Amino acid sequence: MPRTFDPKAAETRIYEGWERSGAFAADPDSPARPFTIMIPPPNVTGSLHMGHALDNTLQDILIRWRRMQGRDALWQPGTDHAGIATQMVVERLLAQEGNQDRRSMGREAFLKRVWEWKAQSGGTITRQLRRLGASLDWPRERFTMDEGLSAAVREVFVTLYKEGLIYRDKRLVNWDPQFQTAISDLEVESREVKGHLWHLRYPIEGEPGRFIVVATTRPETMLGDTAVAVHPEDARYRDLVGKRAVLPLVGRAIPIIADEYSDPEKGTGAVKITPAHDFNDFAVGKRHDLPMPSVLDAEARVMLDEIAPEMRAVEGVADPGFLRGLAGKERFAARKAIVAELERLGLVEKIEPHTHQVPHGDRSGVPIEPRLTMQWYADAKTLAKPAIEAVETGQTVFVPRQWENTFFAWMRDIQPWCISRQLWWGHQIPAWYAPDGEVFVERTEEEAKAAARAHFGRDVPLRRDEDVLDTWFSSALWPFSTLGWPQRTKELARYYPGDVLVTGFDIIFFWVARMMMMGLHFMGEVPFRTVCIHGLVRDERGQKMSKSKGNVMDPLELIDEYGADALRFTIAALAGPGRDIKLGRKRVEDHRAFGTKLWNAARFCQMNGVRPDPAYDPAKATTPLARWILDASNAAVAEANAALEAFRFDEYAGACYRFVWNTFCDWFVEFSKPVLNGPDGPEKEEVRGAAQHVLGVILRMLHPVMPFITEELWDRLGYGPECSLIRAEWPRPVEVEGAEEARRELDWVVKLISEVRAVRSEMNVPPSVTVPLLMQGARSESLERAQRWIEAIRRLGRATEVRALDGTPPKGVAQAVVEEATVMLPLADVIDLSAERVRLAKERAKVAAEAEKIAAKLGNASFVSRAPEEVVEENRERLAAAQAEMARLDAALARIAG
RNA sequence: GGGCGCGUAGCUCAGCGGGAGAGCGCCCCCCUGACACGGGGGAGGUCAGAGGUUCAAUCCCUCUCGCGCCCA
Repeated sequence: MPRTFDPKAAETRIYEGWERSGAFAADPDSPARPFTIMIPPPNVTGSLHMGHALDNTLQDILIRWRRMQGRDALWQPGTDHAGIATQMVVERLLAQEGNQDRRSMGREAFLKRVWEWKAQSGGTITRQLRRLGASLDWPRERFTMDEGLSAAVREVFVTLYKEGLIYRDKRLVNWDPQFQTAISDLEVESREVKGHLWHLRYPIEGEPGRFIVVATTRPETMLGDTAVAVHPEDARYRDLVGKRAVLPLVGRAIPIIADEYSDPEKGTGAVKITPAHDFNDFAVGKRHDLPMPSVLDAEARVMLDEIAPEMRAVEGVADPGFLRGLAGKERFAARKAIVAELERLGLVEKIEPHTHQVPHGDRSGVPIEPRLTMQWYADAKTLAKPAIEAVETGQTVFVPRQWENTFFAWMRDIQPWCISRQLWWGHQIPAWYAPDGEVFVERTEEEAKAAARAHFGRDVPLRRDEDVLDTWFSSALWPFSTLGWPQRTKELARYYPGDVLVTGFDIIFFWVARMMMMGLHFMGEVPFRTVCIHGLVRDERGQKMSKSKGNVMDPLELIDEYGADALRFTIAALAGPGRDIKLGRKRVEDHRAFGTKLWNAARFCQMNGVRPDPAYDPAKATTPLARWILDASNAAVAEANAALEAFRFDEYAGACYRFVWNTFCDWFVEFSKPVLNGPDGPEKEEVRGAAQHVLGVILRMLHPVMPFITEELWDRLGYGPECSLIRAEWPRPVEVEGAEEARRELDWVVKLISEVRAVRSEMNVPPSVTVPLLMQGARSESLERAQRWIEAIRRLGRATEVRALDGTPPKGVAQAVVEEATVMLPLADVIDLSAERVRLAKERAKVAAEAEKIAAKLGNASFVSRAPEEVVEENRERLAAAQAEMARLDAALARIAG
């Protein structure tokens, strides 16, 4: 075996071996209990980033662990069609190729082109997930635009429509002028923008020279103003309420109304109302029954159609000629022109710098334009109720628990969900319109025709709604649409509801909440029992990774450099509950060392004739060393199980790390050396037996987090056929006789060696100097132990022998206290006695401080009377031990007193 | 403004009512026949601050300060 594991040489071969053998496959016919995880489907346009690496590493750990425990594990793979993102990618491609754009090529040709793109480039992320080692059941891969999933979408849409839970409505939507589509509230992010507050004078009708001054951040929308609002209590404007103002530039008279929306503290206290271009104004408009003309088109350019009839010339206030010149002007250019014209007319009172929050499209990055359009909505309020209840009653539990608050906060205040998008790539809405506007929502065009015939008594030409559905609409069905719903497949019966959903907190609203709503509505049951929420991956300084900051780390590059196992182990080790992960290259490099450590421990075993032996029976172990390591491996597996059950990936990684490195390598391997190098016989056989057994446990225990290196070792060492570890049985505790006694013995040996090492090191004794260990005051049990472990003590403690000291100690000894005994190292020639005195005095001071603390506690009457008896007793014992140690240290000091 | 979370060794973090922990970094020693991606040893902390509850508080409660995130 080489000195280090070579991930490059092994990973692809092993992954392909697993995949080829069907090791990832769920088996719906198996008698085993299922365990289901639905992958959060990545965008088909996506490529693997650190967030994916985190999310999928955690899922893979869980799925591999449960699979080894014998569960029928399904990890459902797939991608979503990412409406806007994909359409954007393909449009950009068309532009690069110098092809005609989407509109001129037409819907059908464009969609054909998208599918071609998908066939060519859509598989990127699924290939990359393989590099990570993700054991997804690939033959079951689904895509939200697949025929089956599309049928599910149609079924859901039609059903909800007929139940009155989907409807059309004309209201303000978040309109993305770049993509020219509506988007949902969640796809809007507010960004701080430095702008201005313009104070504009609106002349009062019939009172020349009198104005009401409104303050606005968006002067260009004034063309659509239909009122000026003031607060009902605002004395400054009381006499103006009920009068009318002349809308500058347009010339239309608009009412001055009283509405509490107007904040007397803000701006001038008077606010212009543009119902078709602002959400708050829209509400005011509704309350006061105001007209709602739109003055910007789909591209956010000035549009005069809806105000044209009311444009009139007013001397010094409005000039229709100017307005006509604005038509078609982009919104920000229009703003400039309008402000300039108002200034020319002397209608700008002042301009203040003003910083405010402006909604932006999260994908396009341009300011959102609220726009009054007819869209499809889902009645989220109604759908949310059962979902809220399911979490309240614990049918679905969030880990960590506090995320439930986030979920509740959103769900209890949920708004109608705008589900239509003015895109081509996506599920086209199954709604057909008759010439008179009557709508027929059906699963197919034939059914729509039939419905229309039934309605009109004759055939009428139908036009299908051109819009598609929000991508999240189909993602919301993922937990059951991927299993074949609406067909009653055996997969559906078996794998729904899923066990765990693993995802980031940023996706609770977008996806978790919507899956809950749809799952409960259509399946009558929650889609998953546990939602495991993890944090974000940040750079090593805690900054969010972003292209513009240039601090993104590419998981594939890290895998190339350090191996997938190193990356995975790092992620797991750092994945504290719900906490963000600060990741740097160094972290990955450090954890690679752990893999190398394991590799070399295995190499040591192999070099020393340790071979897998299925016939080995741990219950028959007789030597303390074998019993001790078997017992410790039981404990390690128990820790791993407890950690994984609690989704504590960090603790799982920690348990593995400590057992492999600090127990198996640091001590077991070292203790085994004298035996393995010694004569053949039952003792050697037993050590070999225990070693092969425990190494087998280690490989299995570590496999979920480090699948490649463990599989490689499993195969090389002959624990099973190639690529069989993935399906090996998860370790179960073994019966170990005399474990308690073995633990006491080994703990003692470890302590003795550690003390001796510490003394030598602190006294700067060179390793070449070996001395006898003289035990003073040792019980015979200790002396016997020392003899049993003499080889290890010689080796690890640089000792020549261990013997009892009767009579007076030699001059010039270094001393250490190990329980009841004082260990003396005759080092007169080597050590500086005054340094040794300082060392011992320091040691004594430490123990004395400890003793003092405990004594104070025990001296407190109320402690003794009120604390639980076992706590008091424990403290008494600790005090006694500390005092005894102090006495021995005092004696040691006295012995070498100047 | 409302809500959530976080301030523990130089750094990253665990612990969350009864003895302050890990990894990395740092200092010293060592290429000892698994491993220098290694081995051995060591230094380093009024557990953000102030009150309170308790026999006992890093841990529970209140407030203050600092940092982050989400929602408006």
